[in-house]
Amino acid sequence: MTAAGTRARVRAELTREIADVARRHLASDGAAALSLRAVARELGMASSAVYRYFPSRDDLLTTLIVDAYDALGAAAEQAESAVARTDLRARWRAVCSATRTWAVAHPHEYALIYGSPVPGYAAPDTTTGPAARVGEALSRLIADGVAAGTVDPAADATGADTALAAGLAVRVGLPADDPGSSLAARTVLAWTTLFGMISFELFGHTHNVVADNGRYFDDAVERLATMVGLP
Amino acid sequence: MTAAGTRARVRAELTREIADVARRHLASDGAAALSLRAVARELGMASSAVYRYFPSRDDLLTTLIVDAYDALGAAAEQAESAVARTDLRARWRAVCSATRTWAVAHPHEYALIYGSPVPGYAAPDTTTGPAARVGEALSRLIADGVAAGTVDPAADATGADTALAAGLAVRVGLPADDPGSSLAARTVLAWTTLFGMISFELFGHTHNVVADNGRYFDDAVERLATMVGLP
DNA sequence: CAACAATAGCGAGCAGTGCTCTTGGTGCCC
DNA sequence: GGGCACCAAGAGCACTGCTCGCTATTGTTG
Repeated sequence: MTAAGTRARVRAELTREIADVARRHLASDGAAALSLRAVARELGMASSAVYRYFPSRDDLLTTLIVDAYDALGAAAEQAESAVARTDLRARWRAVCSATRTWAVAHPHEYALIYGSPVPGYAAPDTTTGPAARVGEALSRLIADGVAAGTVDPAADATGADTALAAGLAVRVGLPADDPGSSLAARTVLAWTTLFGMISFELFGHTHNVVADNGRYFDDAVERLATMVGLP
Repeated sequence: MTAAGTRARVRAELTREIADVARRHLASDGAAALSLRAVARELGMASSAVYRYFPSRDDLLTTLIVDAYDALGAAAEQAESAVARTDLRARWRAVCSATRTWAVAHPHEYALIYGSPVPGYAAPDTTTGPAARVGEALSRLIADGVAAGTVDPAADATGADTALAAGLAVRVGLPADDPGSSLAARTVLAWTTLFGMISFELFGHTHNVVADNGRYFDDAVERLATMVGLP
């Protein structure tokens, strides 16, 4: 007997293969056009056989969603790790730019995770972790700034942090003791704006509004960095 | 003969009726679940008969898209007109809040216009006008501030406006003569953030992040107002 | 090593979709 | 009133997700 069971191994292999083909279809045609039968056809198997591996089309999509979140998170983290850890603004830029670059390169995967959610679809817990990676990268870098004393956690004290989820600040390493703080809220807002810009660009809302999306984006990223208090 | 032809009148009537039923289906089940056949069934007609009024499902959706943009725009404009014209910040708040309120009340319609676009779908020109209404309301109010001398068009001169579409500033009434200006770019950014926040809220991305979406939103709206230079 | 049972794959089939085409009727305009 | 444009209907095509019963393989265990 091969360790962990031979059967389980080939099963995992085929599961991965199905997901790979599905991801290719998603990338070229979009989530709405992703057909289980088409995937099965390409793999040379009956459509009913696929259901041994994914109970439903939604389950297949969930896998692709998790993969997309992970790919995006990895791209952002890798870009960030390539710049000096002490240069906060450079890290900020790296994360933001890498996010946009990944999104532009994978528009359908991006739309899958940041576009309209599927009607009857509730994101399972497996997606929440990967989904948080970019936001956490952003928070971490600001937390580093606070620790180093270059980011003032008491600036712009509107008390907006109290509107955030309990324990969020602690979870991402931001100071949570000052009830007047707005640092976490400003971070969340910057994170929101980051994806808002990318969504608007990819979904066509900047048509006839922004001519040079890259330059507009870079300018905004600097502005956001300033808003969260980066030196 | 009744003016404009009796036939044309009942045709227009039935066209509107189909759209109404479709809008109800959209509102309750989402765009993905909108079925031409189901609409036809509810109207007691054969599915093929609907094609006399809408050449395809996409055309029906386009109508709903235009209607949604118009409904949102009307809601924003009406809210704005209810406050004093000279109180720019109040007008800003009114437009932003009304936009969010409408979106929360019509999540599926909102998702239709600000979610992931349909794969093979290109927005026809008829949508661009209605789509611009909220953005134009925002710009108009800032332009009023510039005209009144309460908004400084030369603040934060990063020159970001040059990345925008040619003629945009003129189109929305913002000053366009200063090449160093970033006023239009900041306005576009605020507009982007507004919809980014609403999308994140409606699409579930603020789960475990923001506890009180309304308060968080209101705080952000003030911050955006300040960013665009409103007194 | 052989019998067993778990499992993979298949094909037919159901209910639904968008869309087309033909066929027959009905209301409108000259 | 006659002719004609328009309109509704129904059948049908190609596709979808998903289920079910069957067969055959194949890893595992007595």
